[in-house]
Amino acid sequence: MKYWLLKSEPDVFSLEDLKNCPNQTEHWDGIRNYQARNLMRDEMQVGDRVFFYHSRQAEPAIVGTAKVVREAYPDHTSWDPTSKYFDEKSSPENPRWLMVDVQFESEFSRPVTLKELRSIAELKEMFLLRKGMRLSVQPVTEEEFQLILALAND
DNA sequence: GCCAACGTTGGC
DNA sequence: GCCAACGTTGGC
Repeated sequence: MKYWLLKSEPDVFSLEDLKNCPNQTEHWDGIRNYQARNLMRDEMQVGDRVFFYHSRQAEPAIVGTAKVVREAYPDHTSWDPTSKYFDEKSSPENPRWLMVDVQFESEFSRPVTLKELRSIAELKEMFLLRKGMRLSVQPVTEEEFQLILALAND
């Protein structure tokens, strides 16, 4: 099993929104970065666990967990001209972008903020904390995942 | 809202 | 195939 961190702007799509989806499941559309796409395509598997991260808010934070419930498949918003994620080079015959389905798993009793993560020596190497790291789909090690889960459940 | 850091595009 | 210009991300 692998572990991941998915970023989302809560104004656009929050953990609460995921929780309120039918079956508490939604497709993770709109990924338009090759590295992120390749991680979804090549590495993500059903059953993998995911941190749900809220970016671009006053206190960016991990707010809960989800799990992967469907492996990568074509992102239909990429050939929808009305979508803000439209890409004219993508089509149903030749899809350029992919998405996975994720299902709500848990909401932390408190958000674990970026600031707090930075203060923890064991997380120094965490992808999220590296300078200039903007990937919206990131691998997380099992150690990091368990450590942060424990923090959240204090 | 600013802007540094990064990824992509396209002219050459 | 280089790299300047441009667009986007995301912390602050």
